[in-house]
Amino acid sequence: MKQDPASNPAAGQRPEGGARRQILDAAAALLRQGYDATTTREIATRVGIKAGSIYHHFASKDDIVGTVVNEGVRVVHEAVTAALEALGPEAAARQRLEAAIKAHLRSSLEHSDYTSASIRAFSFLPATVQEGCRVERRRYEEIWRGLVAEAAAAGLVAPGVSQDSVRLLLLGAVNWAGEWYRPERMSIDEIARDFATSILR
Amino acid sequence: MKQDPASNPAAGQRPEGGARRQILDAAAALLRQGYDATTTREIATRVGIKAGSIYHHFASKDDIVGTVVNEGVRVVHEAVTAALEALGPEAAARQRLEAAIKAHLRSSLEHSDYTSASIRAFSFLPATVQEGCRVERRRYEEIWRGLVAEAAAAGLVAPGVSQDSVRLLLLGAVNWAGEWYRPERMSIDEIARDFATSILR
DNA sequence: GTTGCTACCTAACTACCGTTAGGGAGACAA
DNA sequence: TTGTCTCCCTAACGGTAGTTAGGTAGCAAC
Repeated sequence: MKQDPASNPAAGQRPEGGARRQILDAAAALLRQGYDATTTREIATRVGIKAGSIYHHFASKDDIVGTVVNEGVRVVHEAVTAALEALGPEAAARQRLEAAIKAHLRSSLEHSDYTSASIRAFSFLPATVQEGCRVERRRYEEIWRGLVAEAAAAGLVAPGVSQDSVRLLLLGAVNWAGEWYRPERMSIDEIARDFATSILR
Repeated sequence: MKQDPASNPAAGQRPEGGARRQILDAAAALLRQGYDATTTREIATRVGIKAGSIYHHFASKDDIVGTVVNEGVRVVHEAVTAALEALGPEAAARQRLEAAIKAHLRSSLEHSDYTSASIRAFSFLPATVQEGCRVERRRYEEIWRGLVAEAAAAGLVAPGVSQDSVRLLLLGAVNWAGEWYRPERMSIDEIARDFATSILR
């Protein structure tokens, strides 16, 4: 039986765009509230199927979670890369860093449950899942290493401060933003501008 | 029966300093890995008692967790306050901010499982537990509000940048430090100096 | 019209969670 | 000796987790 929508009013209608995608979407939204809050039964409910049916699309919960987290990194990576390319190759280091901050914040705070889940939940994930996205995360980190190096070369970094410190200061601040950000208090553009201005001189 | 230590070799010996304190210590250590990783049974095992016995000392798991989180904030609050008082009242804003960063980092990364648990796990806690320590957290936040205001008054903050942005940038960076800090890579003193130098001019 | 595939459901399994009722051993007081 | 208090244990309760075996409806191919 293909399931009568009317018999499942709470869950809404059938999966329209791939059940696999719907499962990932639901998992990403749940994962923002933690790994254990992300139950297979709640994912299934939100998609409009039963818990057991998930295993037709994924091998395990950790398979889903790993996919979500990896996609979260990929999304923010692409957002930052696109923002930098939009600036053109002759943009100043100052503008490039601010654009990267803005793109990162937008991805994590506005656009993508995948990215915010990836940032918030990562360190509480099972070690096996963490291992599965170390590569992607390392790759993304390289962008920031490059941006800070550019800024340092342009003399925008305080003298005597290591580039590692600057990168970790900046990434820590933007990754923590999910803990306090409220759209009505300060816009993402303002935050990005203030953060960049504070760190560069 | 007062429990024969030899019959429980894995758990080690009896609670020496108050069972209540031992329960809180175990819970704090576990809470660093998340709220759901903090099971009453694992707490009991580490203390060397059985799960049911916990309820002789605490009303519920959330009672324990709430106590741990509150104590975590209290510990870092006292550490920062003590560091500032040790500097004396005539210290420059620059030194005061760096000392506060150092004390916060030491508390969270070296001294106190309570503080690191409080920082890492807070946003994944049940709402009722969160409510129970909003006051203490707000009180601690005030210290940083004051330090940033001092720095701004001394002209150490970049022009055009709101004090809120500076505080959130800084607190985000130090709170996120638990995610990457490895004692062999960079000392806490170095981190504190670099963070303060980066943000102040 | 049989076969086979996809997508889903039902109904369970084991494991573990927070919590509780009730009991027992030791210490101390009367 | 008796009673009471503290601290802990045993044994379970109900609930929920991830997962799985087996079944079924629809559909397309041959």
